[in-house]
Amino acid sequence: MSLLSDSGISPALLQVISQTLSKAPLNKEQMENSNQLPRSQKLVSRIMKQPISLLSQQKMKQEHPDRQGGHGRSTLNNVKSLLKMKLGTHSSTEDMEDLDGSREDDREEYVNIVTGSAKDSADANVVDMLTAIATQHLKDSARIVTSASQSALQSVASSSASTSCNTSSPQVIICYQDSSTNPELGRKVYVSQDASSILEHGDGSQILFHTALSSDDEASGNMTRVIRVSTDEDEMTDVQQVEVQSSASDSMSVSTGNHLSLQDHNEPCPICGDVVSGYHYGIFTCESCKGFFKRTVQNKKTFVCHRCGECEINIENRKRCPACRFAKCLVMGMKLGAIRTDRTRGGRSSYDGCSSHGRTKALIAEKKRQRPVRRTSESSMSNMSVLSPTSGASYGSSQLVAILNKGEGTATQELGKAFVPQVLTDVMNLESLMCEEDLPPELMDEKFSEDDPNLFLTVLQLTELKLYKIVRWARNLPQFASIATDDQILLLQNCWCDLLALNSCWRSVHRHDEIHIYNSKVIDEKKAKYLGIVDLFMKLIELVDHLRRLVIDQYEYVALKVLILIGPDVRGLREQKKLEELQEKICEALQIYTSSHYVQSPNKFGEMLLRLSELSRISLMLKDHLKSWMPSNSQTCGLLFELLKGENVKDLG
DNA sequence: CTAGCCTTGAAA
DNA sequence: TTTCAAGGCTAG
Repeated sequence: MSLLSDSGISPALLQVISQTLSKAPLNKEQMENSNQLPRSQKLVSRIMKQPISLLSQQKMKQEHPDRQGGHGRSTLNNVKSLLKMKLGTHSSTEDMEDLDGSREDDREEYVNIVTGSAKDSADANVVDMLTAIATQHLKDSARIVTSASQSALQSVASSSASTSCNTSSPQVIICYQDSSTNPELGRKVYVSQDASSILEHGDGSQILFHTALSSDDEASGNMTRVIRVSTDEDEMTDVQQVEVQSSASDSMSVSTGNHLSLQDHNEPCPICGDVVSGYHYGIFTCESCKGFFKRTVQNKKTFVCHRCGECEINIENRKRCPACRFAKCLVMGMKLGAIRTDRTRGGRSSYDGCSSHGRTKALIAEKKRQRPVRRTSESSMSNMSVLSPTSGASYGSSQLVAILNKGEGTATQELGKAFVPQVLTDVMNLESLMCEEDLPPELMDEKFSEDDPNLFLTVLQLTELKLYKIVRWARNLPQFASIATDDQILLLQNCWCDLLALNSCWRSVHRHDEIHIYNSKVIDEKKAKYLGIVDLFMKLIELVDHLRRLVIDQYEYVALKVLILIGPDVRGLREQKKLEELQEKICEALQIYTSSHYVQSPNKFGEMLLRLSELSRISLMLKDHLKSWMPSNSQTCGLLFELLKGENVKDLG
């Protein structure tokens, strides 16, 4: 954390963040070109390569062909505000204007995503999720209103009416593929926007999730979620009326059972009704829909329906509206993840649910479940064209959430289920090395006393003790142990203070205005004053607040620790490349984990990493304070002394 | 851009 | 060796 970019975040970490988020590695030529740019611009241009910005750029061009640049204008000097926007942290109007002065003119292009008041945790989860998704993926064009009152909703509704008078208010379709089952596939996000009146139909946005949660989840291979947002507050709160339906796989299990051969599969293509040619991208489809899906995904196409997304798709008119055809492909269960990013040919698909093996597994799982389809009111199904022709099921239009393809349980139970990558499990297993139950007897007496003249010394001793544990923890980390000893020393010298600070903050999350030092020993503002570290104390409290708000859990915490430890920015490292790869790996695991909590959503990942920049500043302050205390007792605090002096730490065990 | 046919190659 | 689900090619 010693080498910080203008934004306060280490350049390598910034790169990893943007790479992990966009998952569009630069090719050789791009690399060479980008090496000629100054570092900060390189980062900006790379961050700007994210699919969403490209999409909004394209949209801008379409709608304002005379306007140059738009979001692509990357002569930004404020990397941080850009990153904030990209990562979905709170974007203020100033941030927006930093990026694009013409923002004001574009206001009428905003998409209104109106989420309702959250009366209980189930509502809150869905509202959080919608907000997070929308913030993450539609921030360029979305205005998110989380409203608790009918009047606020009304005002949004009326403003949307005034801003979109001749075109109807927008419908949003987000197709979102998570990379958790197959990290190599990376992450793809497809967004298309379409006009459909919130006010006229009572339904606003339709957010379509296509995702795989976890590899050990039987049904994970085939999850499509349709989330509908209504402006009607009464309907908004009706979250418990979750409609759970299956799509293609469900209807298939009924009609074909376990006989999976093509001959036995006489059903027409679920998308257009043509003759099925085989199992493509997760479901049985015809050759044309297979090709259409492939082209659409590979070429990253976005379509707009000019008929409010209500087009019926059949063999005759399937060419007419690609937007609705693609939406139907997804709703019927075609998997974005089955499209190979590397375009390799041949072989069986490794994507779970696409191989015949996976199919059988999925069908057996589906059969086992034998769950009834819960239906809600069928009174209004007019504006949902993507119905399953085989299941005969319908989506009630007045519900907040309709979830497809999943088994028992409420939406939020499923949404809260996280997938823990193995890397994180391994790191978590080392946490026992950080236990604080082993205080030496002389330090055992419960709390710091108010006016202990030895407070400095005690804090120093405890800090040193904790440092030994941090070093031991690091040495036992497989990722850390695999690098050269010289590098290990350099890394530890670079980040020991950050790790100390993060540890204290993390352990203070459940405290109020107290900073954890060791075991039951904490520092409050009064003691901080006594120690002369009020500024540091306040900064720590601030960071604790952020951690608390983000609801950082233990897996996220350990991942952050490892990211801090193996930062490749330190000067003089031998195996910098290797460290970059390691950091990327952890970043990816962390993102998979955070985004597998739908509720927390991907923007949590971004903000967590942003907080590391705060941490690095706190760490510098902490280092200074420790330094000023050291001379009083440098004998006792050997390891601390060595680290502060920057000498090679011999004892790494 | 569509859709039918062809080629490929890992898994069964 | 066979199968089959990927990607590729190309006439329309």
